[in-house]
Amino acid sequence: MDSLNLEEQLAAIKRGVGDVFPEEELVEKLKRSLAEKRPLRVKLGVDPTATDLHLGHMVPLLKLKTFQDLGHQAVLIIGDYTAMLGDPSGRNKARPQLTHDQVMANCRTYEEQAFKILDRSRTEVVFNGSWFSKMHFTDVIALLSRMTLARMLEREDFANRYNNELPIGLHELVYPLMQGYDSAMVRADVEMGGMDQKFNILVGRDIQRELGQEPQVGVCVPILLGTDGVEKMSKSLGNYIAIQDGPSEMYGKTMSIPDELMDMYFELLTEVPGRELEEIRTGLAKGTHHPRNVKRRLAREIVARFHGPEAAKEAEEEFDLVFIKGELPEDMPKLSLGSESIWIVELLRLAGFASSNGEGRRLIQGGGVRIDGQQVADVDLEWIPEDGAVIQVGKRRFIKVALK
RNA sequence: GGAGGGAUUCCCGAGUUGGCCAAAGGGGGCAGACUGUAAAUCUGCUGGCGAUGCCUUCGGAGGUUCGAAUCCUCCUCCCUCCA
Repeated sequence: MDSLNLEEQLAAIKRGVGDVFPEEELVEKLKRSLAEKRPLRVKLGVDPTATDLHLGHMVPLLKLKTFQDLGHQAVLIIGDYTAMLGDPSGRNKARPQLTHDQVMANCRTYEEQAFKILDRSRTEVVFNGSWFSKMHFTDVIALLSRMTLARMLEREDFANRYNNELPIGLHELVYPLMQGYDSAMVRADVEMGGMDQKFNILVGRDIQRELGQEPQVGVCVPILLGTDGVEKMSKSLGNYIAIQDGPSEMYGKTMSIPDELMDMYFELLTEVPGRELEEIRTGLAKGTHHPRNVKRRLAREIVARFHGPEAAKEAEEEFDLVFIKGELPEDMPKLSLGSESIWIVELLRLAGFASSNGEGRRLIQGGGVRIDGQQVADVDLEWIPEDGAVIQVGKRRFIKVALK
């Protein structure tokens, strides 16, 4: 794996990358690394602010994995202290502050999901609390004195907030310094991050320089857009594909992304070689590739990455069955009922398809409810449960009735 | 510390001469048609309740009134300007 030459390494690193700065320094570092047979220390800092990760979180991790596969040393920094502040990058308001306990509680699931991608045995994991918790206020002042307000206000997010008269918490100004300090503490050669991390990574270079270290090189990956194709992928917007989604769910969500997003997803989330991607692009442009089939390939690649090839194949078969052939899925959740009649709206609630009677009513009135393929028109329907009957809501929600 | 502005339903945002307000409009979401579970487009729905009515909602607590998102008092939070 470490036998790759400079050009091959560079190509692998730059695939799907948004920005490398400065690139000449990366080349220098790689050359030296090859000559001295000394792996580069590649840092990625993550703040365990959430418990369930999605594909957007995976993009930098996948790039870190690339470095790892090239024989470099992955350094994963768990930002137990930085998470308490919340990274202001790209934000139009301050993040909620978490307590250290909350952060530590998130850590376990975070790592678990991150190591679906990274090779745990070859990853150095460090908590930044291991140095921040020991700092004195005098140390903090020394750190703060390395930054000026003017520089902070060069940042678009802060500048916007400032100009729009939105609040900027002082603690938020500290964040980039902490992240930069992390780089110095682990003597990073390279720091990975999303495009929104550019400023923070540059601060890291400054701090390293001031502490007499060679500055790190920044490698920024693009921000993954969510399934709506407009906003960045995020849990709060609901446009995400979770790492913990099952194969069918993950496959289906991928199929539902806008076509324009396919290229980005292929590049950032799969290992399909660049040459092949080029062929897919021209095929789509010329109309020789059907977009749907290209997307199926994409969905397969993604599911295979997190659940294995076998699961990907099964997910595809089920998808084809349900949505292309219009048949019922093989595995449906079961709902056990007694044999006495039940009000249809009540049934929808029991099945979890509606959270209130009102919502159930609306689904029926909107024509979205079917029993064994028959549209339900009557809101007051009293239905006598039949064993094996299939209740369907919309195109993708099914449940099978089982009599007690 | 002083002066002023504001808090509305998932979000943004109307509504403040008290009733016609479960509250305009937009966004988002859900469902239907069309399709490739894509996009675009069109249509309907979008507080709760087995429900021609009842209940809860317009930052919080009280009050005025037959009746308050709208008026009064106090409180909380946020923003701006001056220091």
